[in-house]
Amino acid sequence: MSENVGRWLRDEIENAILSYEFAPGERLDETVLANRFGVSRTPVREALMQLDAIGLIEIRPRRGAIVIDPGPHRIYEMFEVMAELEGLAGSLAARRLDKASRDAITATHGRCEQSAAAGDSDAYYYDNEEFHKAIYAASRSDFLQEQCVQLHRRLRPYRRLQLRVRNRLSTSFSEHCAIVDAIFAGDGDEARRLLRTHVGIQGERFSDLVASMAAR
Amino acid sequence: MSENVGRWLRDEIENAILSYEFAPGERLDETVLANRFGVSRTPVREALMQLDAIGLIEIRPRRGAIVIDPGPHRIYEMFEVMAELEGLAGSLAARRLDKASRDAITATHGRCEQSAAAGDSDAYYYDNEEFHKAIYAASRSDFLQEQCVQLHRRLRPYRRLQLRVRNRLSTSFSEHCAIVDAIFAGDGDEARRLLRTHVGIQGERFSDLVASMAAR
DNA sequence: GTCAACGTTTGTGTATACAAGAATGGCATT
DNA sequence: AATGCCATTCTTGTATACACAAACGTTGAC
Repeated sequence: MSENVGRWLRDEIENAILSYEFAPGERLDETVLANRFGVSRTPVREALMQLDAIGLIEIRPRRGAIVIDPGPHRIYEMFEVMAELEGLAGSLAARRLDKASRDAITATHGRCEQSAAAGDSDAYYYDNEEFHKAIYAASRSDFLQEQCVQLHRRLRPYRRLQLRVRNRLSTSFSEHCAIVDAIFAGDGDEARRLLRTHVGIQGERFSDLVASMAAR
Repeated sequence: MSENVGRWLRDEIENAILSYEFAPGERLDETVLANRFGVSRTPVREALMQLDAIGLIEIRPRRGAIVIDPGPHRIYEMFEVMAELEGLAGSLAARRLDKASRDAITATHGRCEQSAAAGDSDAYYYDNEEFHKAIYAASRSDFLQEQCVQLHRRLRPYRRLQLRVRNRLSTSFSEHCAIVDAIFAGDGDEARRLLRTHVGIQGERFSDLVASMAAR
């Protein structure tokens, strides 16, 4: 319970939303949440305010908070921006690579290889996230890194669905290999291009994604 | 006073921070703010929470809120990301341009021309912002547009300083012309490249910017 | 004289109470 | 029977009060 109740609640509710425990469109009642978590309404409101600022929920004056339903089109737009930011991170990483970052990328890349070989989709999902985060960090741009992590977090549930698609695991890993090669070779433009398409594939295969979502 | 006091306060304090009324590093006392705006502490706290989520201030548990000092390096990083996002917006605008967006770009571009010709730096500053926003809107990506507007807002004070630099006005406008040409020609790659450098110039001329900031 | 410890003060964190607005349901009227 | 208006109730928005933690100052001891 991270220091103060408000932030803890924010994370708690955020996770609940991202894991669809609170469905899009659902109304979040402050009193109900307060009872559920055993706190008063004040920290609940603070948490909701922050989630509103992040864009996960919408607070309509005097009418309560509802979980935002991004909708397929908006999700596509978010992937589009994510691809661009990751591309930038890759290009910077290639130019600025130092030993620590290189080691971090190698390590996470290795873990991805193992998960992919084992066909363990859940493990790969986690390792993949670490791999991408290693690239963000390697960009040596704190601000870019923060933006990437935040957007990555919001897109997390959709990425997860995406990985369930057949053959995506091995395809994803081979794309990782090419990305690592480009970054280690110091080829910023190539790293940018590869990462953009790697992330963008989520968009190209968008019909699969929509189908997976509808299936739930 | 937009509907509820919390949001009004958020905007109010945000403006105060962006206009340096509250200096970076300054501690924001909840009680003082509450008295100043004639409200209780509760909405003040809500406003501070939101500003923390946006990244303008930092709330350290039990130690209050301080205005974040981005520092030259971080500002540079923000311009770097801004350049990337604007580039994407330009490239999408070129591909997806419709009549309404085209008209909006033409209109704002025209106003920039007048301000630049008149040498009116303050007017150009405003018209320039509208011009860029017209491009964001033309991208037809709501999410990208929101991200751009938000980041633009945070960089606003630095852009303003930038425009004071000699000759920047006419240089900026001629770059605008090339950008408009590329977008209207449907050349997404060229629009992206031009916008990236247009915004990035703020970074290249970074020493000027730092000097201007130090001068305050 | 200096350092440490304890107490006071100031300010954040949480809870609760109160007020105002919106939604819903019932009753009356057409 | 249907529609419109009014009242009640529920929920949000704001204020205030209380509790706890941290920082600073003062005092005492070494």
